[in-house]
Order: sequence, then C-alpha cells, then structure tokens
Amino acid sequence: MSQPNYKDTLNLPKTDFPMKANLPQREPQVLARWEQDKIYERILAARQDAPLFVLHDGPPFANGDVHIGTALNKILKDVIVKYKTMRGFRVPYVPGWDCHGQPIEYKVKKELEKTGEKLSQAELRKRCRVFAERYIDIQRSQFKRLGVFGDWEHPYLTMSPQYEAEIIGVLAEMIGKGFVYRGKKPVYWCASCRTALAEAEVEYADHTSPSVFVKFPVKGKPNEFAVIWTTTPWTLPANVAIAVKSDFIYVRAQANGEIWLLAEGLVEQTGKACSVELKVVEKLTGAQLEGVVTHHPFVDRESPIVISPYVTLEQGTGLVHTAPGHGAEDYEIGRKYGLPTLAPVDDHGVFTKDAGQFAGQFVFKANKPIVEHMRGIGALAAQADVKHSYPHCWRCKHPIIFRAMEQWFIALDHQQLRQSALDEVKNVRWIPSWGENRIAGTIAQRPDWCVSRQRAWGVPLPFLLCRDCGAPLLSRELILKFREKVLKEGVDIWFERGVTELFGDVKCPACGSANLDKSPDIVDVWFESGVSHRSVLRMRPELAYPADVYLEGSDQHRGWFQSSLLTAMATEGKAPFKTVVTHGFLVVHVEDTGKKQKVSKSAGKPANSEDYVGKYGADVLRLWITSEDYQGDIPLSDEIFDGVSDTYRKIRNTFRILLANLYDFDPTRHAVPVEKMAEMDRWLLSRLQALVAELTEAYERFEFHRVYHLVNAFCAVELSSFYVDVMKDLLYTLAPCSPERRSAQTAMHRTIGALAKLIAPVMPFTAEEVWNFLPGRETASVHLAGFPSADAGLRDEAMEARWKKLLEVRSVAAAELEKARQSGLIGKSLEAQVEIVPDSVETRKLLENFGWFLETVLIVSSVRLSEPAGGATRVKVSRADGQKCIRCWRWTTDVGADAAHVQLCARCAEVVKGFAS
RNA sequence: GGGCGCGUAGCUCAGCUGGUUAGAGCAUGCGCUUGAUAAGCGCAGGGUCAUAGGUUCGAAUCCUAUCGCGCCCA
Repeated sequence: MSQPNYKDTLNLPKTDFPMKANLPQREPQVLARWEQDKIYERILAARQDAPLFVLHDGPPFANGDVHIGTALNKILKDVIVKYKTMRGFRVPYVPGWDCHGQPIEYKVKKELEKTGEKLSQAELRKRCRVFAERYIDIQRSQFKRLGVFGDWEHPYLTMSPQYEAEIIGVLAEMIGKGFVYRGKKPVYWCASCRTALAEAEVEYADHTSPSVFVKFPVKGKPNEFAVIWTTTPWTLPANVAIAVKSDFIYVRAQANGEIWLLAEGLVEQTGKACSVELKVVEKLTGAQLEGVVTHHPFVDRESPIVISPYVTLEQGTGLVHTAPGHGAEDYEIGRKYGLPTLAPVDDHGVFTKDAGQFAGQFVFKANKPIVEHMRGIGALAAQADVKHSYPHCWRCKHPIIFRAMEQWFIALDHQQLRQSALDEVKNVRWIPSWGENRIAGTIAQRPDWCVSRQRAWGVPLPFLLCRDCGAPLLSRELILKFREKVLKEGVDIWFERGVTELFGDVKCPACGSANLDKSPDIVDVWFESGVSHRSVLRMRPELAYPADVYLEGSDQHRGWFQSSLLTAMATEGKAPFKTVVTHGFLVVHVEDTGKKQKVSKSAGKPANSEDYVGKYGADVLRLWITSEDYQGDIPLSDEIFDGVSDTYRKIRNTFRILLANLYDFDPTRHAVPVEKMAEMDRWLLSRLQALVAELTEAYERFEFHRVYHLVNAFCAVELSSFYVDVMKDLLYTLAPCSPERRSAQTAMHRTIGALAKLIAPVMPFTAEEVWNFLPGRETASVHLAGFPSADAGLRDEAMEARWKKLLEVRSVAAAELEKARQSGLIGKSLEAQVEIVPDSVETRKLLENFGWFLETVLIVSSVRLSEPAGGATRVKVSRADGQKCIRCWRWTTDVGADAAHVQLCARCAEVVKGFAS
C-alpha cells in the first residue's frame, strides 16, 4: 500500500498575487487601465452630488523634469485628494503650471546664445511658450506616473488666454481701488545691452575699481568729518545719507588737525590707508550718531547719518555711503528714512543733467573726474585701486550697474490691506501651527509690493505712458476693455499691435497729448500665480472659492500663500484658503560627516522623481514620502529608501498571505456572521476597528507618517507575527469548510478588504492590485470604494484587554521556548509542551477560559495550567509527549488512534476521512 | 547678520498638559523553520533624549545660551 500523500489534504495558501512587486514594470500597466477606464472621471461622476472639497494646486514651474521635491508636494496633495474622495467628498483636482517668468526666458535665451539668433520680443515670447508647453507635457506624464489623479487634460496654465485675462482683470480691479502707484526702485542694469537683468543673469567676476575714502563735513562742527569708503565713486552724486550700525562703537579721532568720525575697529586700517596718525579722543555708539547731519562733499545737499543693520566692519570705515538709487540695501534704508531715490543715469549708463558737472559722462569713465574733483576740493582722504568681485552681465560680460527705475507698486497700507490680511491670517488654519506666526511676520514687515519686471516673458502691465509729459494712463475701464480682447486672443496682442489698435483714440490725462506709449514692463509672476483664486477657483465651474486646502513648501509663506492672500484680500476681502498645509524641504545625509544638507547642494545624487520611480516604483516613492514627518526637514538617502522598500515588502507579503488563504473563500457563501466567529477572529476585527479609527484621525490631521507607522505595525505585529502565525495550523489542517477555518477566512477577508482601502491613498497601485485579487470586491476599483469607518459594534475593548494579557503570557513563553531552542531541547515550538505557572488565580482563570486554544496561540503541542506559585507568571518548557502527526506536525498522544491513518493524530484522521467520503 | 522652524537608538517615528528602570517598527547579531521560502517566527544587543547652564522634590518634556541643519530675508 502506497503512503497516502497527506499534503494534498492540506489547505495550503495559494495565490497568483506575486511576492515580488516589480513596481517599475507593473505600475504602468495599472496606469494604462486607469487611463482606459477614465478612472478620474468615473470617481467624480460617482460623487456628483457629494459635498465639495477643493484642494487648490499651487503651480510648479514648467522648466524641467519633475524634481523629487516637486513629486513630494504632488504626492502629499494626491494623498489628501484620494482620502477625501474615499470619505465621500467630490474632490476635483485641477493641476496647474506656472508658465511665465525669468527662468524660462533665461533658458530660452541661453539656447539662442548658442545659435546666435536675434529675436524680437514677440518672437522670443513664442519660443518661451513652446518651451513651457514642452515641459508641461513632460511633467504631466511624470506626475501621472506617480499615480496622481486629476484633470490632466484640462490643467490651468498661467499663459492661457483665460488665465491671462483674469490677471489683467484683477489688476484693473486693484487699480480701480487705488492700490497701484508708481515709484522708483533699483534694478540690475546692463548699460551695454541696455536691459534690466535678473539675479540669475548676473555673473560675478574680478574687476578693478577705484577705492576711495571720502570726508563728509559734519554740519555745525567745523573741522569734523564723517569718513566713508566706497569702490563706486560714480554713485556719490546720488548719495543722500551715511549709514552706521547702532550697536557698533564709533570714535572721534584726531587726524592731522582734523576730527574724523569712524568705527573703532577700523581705526588702524583706515589710518594706514589714508597715511595719517589717528588718535582716538572720544568713543560713542552708532545709535548716538543717528541724526548727525553731514554735508555732501561736492553737491549742495545734506547727508544725514542713519541707522542700518547692513553695516559691517569688514572693510571701509564703518560709515557707509548710502545711495538708495544705486543699491538694494541703500534703497531699503532710504525708504525707512523717507530719503529720495536718486539715479541720475540714463539707459546708456550716462549721467543725466541731474548729475550736474558730470552730466554726459559714462558712469565708469566718470569715476576718475569725480575722484579728481574731490581731491581738488580736499574731500578725498585716500585713493587706491582694488581688485574685487563685481557683477557682470551674463551676455556681454561687461560690468553692470545698479540703477533705480520707474516701477509699479501695490500699496500695502492702502485701504488697510496689510492689516486686513493680518486679521484674516487668524481665521485660517495653519498646519503646522507656527505657519501663522511666520506669514504674519512676513506680511507685517514686507515693503510695498513691486509688481513690475523689465522682462519679455510674461503678462504686460497694460498701462500707457505719455511720451510728452511722462504721465501714466491708469484706467480701470480701458484695462477691462483690453481684458476682453485678451480673453479672446491672448495677451500677445499687446506686443503685436499698436496703441490705437488696442485702445482706440486715447489721450494723456495730464497734457492731452495723443503720443502714448505702451509700458514696457511685465507683471511679477508672483502676482500671476497669486490670482489663481480668481482665474481658477472662481472661473472653473467645478471648483469654489475659497479652497479648503492649499499645500506647498514652507517657502511659500513668503511666496504664493502671501501673494494669494494679498490679492484676495484686495479683491474678495477674504482669504482664498481655509487651511494651509506646509511641508519642509528635502535634505540628504552626507556620509562622512553624518550631517544633513539640502538636496540641491548634493552633487551627484539623483534629484528627479523619475530616478526613483524607475528604481523603486511610485508606490515605494509614495510610501517613503508618507513615512516622513514632512513638517520639518525631510531626509533622503539610499539607506532610508532601502528601509522603506523593506517595509513595502513586509506589507505586501502580509497582504499576500491573507489573499493566499482566501483562494477558496466566497464571502457571499462562506462568510460567518460575527456572533458565530471564533474569539481570535473577533479580536482581529476589533483591532482592525481601532486601526481604522486611528488612521482616520491621522489622515484628517494630515499626519501621514502616522498612517505609515500604524499600517506597518499592524501588518508586522498584529497580523504577521501573531494572527497569521497562530492561525496557520487551523487554516491549513482543518477541513476546508470547517467553521473555524471559515470564521478565520471571514476575518481575514474583511481585514484585507479594509486594508486595501486604508492604504489606497498612499499606495494606489498596490491597493488596486490587492483589490483585483479580493474575492467579492464591491467596486471595480479600490479608488471607487468608500473609506472604511470604524464599526463600534466590532470593537470589544474588554476582550482586547484579555488578549493583551494573553499576549503577555505568550511573550514569556516565547522567551522560554527560545531558551529551550538554544539549548537544543527543541527546534520548532510544536516540539514543545508547556506548563504555565500563573501569577494569580485571576490570570489562571483568564487563561483557562481560552481552553484548547491556548496551545494554538502559543504554537506548542500542549499546555498545562498550574496553580499560582507566587511571583510573576512563569512558563516551563519540556519536550512534547506522544508522537508527531505527519500531517499537522503537532505532537499528540493520539497519533495512530485511527488504524486507517497510523501516522495521523485523531484530529487529522477525522479531517482526512472527510476528504475520502 | 535677522525672522521662523527642526535636532529622541544605525534608520523612520512614539513619548499628551514635567512624575516609576525612555518605547515601536525596521536594520544588526544569534538561532529556529522550510506547508508565506529571494518568505515566516523567536530572542538579544543598541540611546549621558544635540551641548551647557537654570527652574523644580523631580525634565527628553519648561526657561536661557551655544552648536548643527533647513526655509525666508539681508
């Protein structure tokens, strides 16, 4: 008689759900199906009458591949969108792109550099548009690859006519309300290219400049001089003040019969430079100098001493020549003290008539005559040449100048705009909470908003300027008329058509002249993206104002959050967002130092999302993002990614074993009602409810890293190492239809079904994959399903407490079994029998109630319960009695009781007989 | 330099309003298993809670300073 193959009578797990995820290959297939099924549209259609939840997308810049940091932002948004959707909201997600702006213009110009092409502004703009379009396509596919759901075919673009029209509309409204005014502010200017330069277009290189020490006579103190130092003598005609730092120590020093004013720490240096012996006669603080008035050495003008935080003691005299028309810091100080912003220099870098005797000279050439003039009148204390790092034009390589130009501003304190924004900040929910403090601080301190830029790629400020008298024509009505045209034809018409064509017959309101020019400036891109609440929230019928959530990096407290809030307060009188969530920035670990460094500084590290998607898959990338507390710095390293991959595998395998045990389970036919379920199965469902409740709270609070840890812990602890490990014996060896097995399957089925939904916002691909293997799934896609809600009826905390106690005993047993294993007494725990000496009669009673299940839970062959013997609960391990059943591997004394199956225990013999019949 | 944050085991995170020997998962080491097997299970080691002061009977938890890192501004 041949040996019966008892293994065939076991219900071993069976599934096609692969252990190896192979996400980089598998995910695109899932994606293709979503696309084919129009999953996003179906989700929204199913929620047609549901309450609306709006997460408004802050537009990334369309000028490169999707950076890992951009992916982080998009994924966090998508987690929220998916979660809220599953919670029953209608959550349209309209992605957007920032299309205008200097970085694109810069890259396009760089390309033109190579080909040597010369383009008109209109042609350049077309190139920029093509460039932006190209990257929108690239980024769109990269975002989709991350599993982000949204209306990808109808994104909002800041360069679309509809969007551009609203930029102009908001501008018109703000002009109508009197927020816009004209003023002067310095910009980088290349006199040879005759163009303003952006920060990125400035290159620093060595340059030789005259270094001069200049004496400013102190008013009312004959023979006393404030001594300043500068390397740009040509800016002296625009000098209006001398800056000191309030807490520095300054001195009055004897110098060849004169009294010089300078910083104590620079006395020696200055004395040497000017070849004079300086003898300190008095010390005083910078604060004490404030208000001292000097006289300009060669212009009939006063130059008061003012306080500036920007003064340093690195070079010079500690008294800083201040010309608000020729320096950013100087400008700030000038504003604070109400000083005039002078810049008597024209587009060619030539002094205008306002520069008096130096008019007509090119500024760099004028250095010499200015110095000589000062020497002649005795104002020069010293002169030398210095070689130093100086800004140059990126294109023509000539040294550039800083020059104040007419700019357009939004008045922050007009109609209490600043104050109303500050008040409104309090009505917004900031996550993390310190965001409120931060944005309030920046709003309170910021200067008026300069909204004009001297660039090509953007939306024009549709203002007209009188060629004859210089007056601006700022008309809300005219601009609104222009807006209508833009809506139909796009904003390029501004550059392609003449004034009359655009506005008809218009005249200068000041002098009546008909010679009007279009303003050459474009609007700040922050203004563009800042009005998305109008162009997108207000204009898109599927959205609403205000949005429920804005979510961006914490740098946007000064950027988009603020530009959005300010424009909204000016036009709507209400914040465009109810909640603002911010995340920190990526940092990488530097191996040798163990320190952290921002990603952009880490040469060589992959920084595009594609690099990670290709290597790990989108779900691992998403899981990684979820694992981090994004409120602070977000660390990134191979070690971290490998760790997250391990966690992913652990979770995936847990899902797999659950699915594998459901291969013969049909919930409609086999599900066991809760009241008939075994206690361990009810325990699992009870724990599951706790998990659901905790996860719901974590999602609601946007604390996704808790989701990660909770799910991970549930899979590793509750499921893998306890529930599944314990239940394997019953699942595999009992009859397929036994009530115990069906009960366990019911619990596992519910659990895996819930888990797929619970992790769907985080791991949309894997959740969908699991869903496809789930018997009796209620929807075609997991993303069409509802988020589980904790069922209080399934929660039994008293029972959980009993099981907690049991688990404590189990861990004592595990330690003892380990000792037995180490000593060679047993191998697997089924080779052991165990005696439990409880710590109390209560414990004994509690354990006793578990009955035969005790040995199953401990995964041993038998358990004997003794009476308490004092002290903590102890467990004694010995070799199991009886014989090993070759089918279930338990050691029992009834092996062979059934003559037909001499190698089986009684329980298995019974099961096997059932198969035969 | 200024404003706003962050700093707990190798890694990612818990640790509530200050109160017994600071926890979890992962990783590591040592075993077991071979009926989740490029899997699963057990046990063990590992932290002067960035540093230094202070408040308190008592501090990872409150205060101050310093250092390191990030964002914004300059």
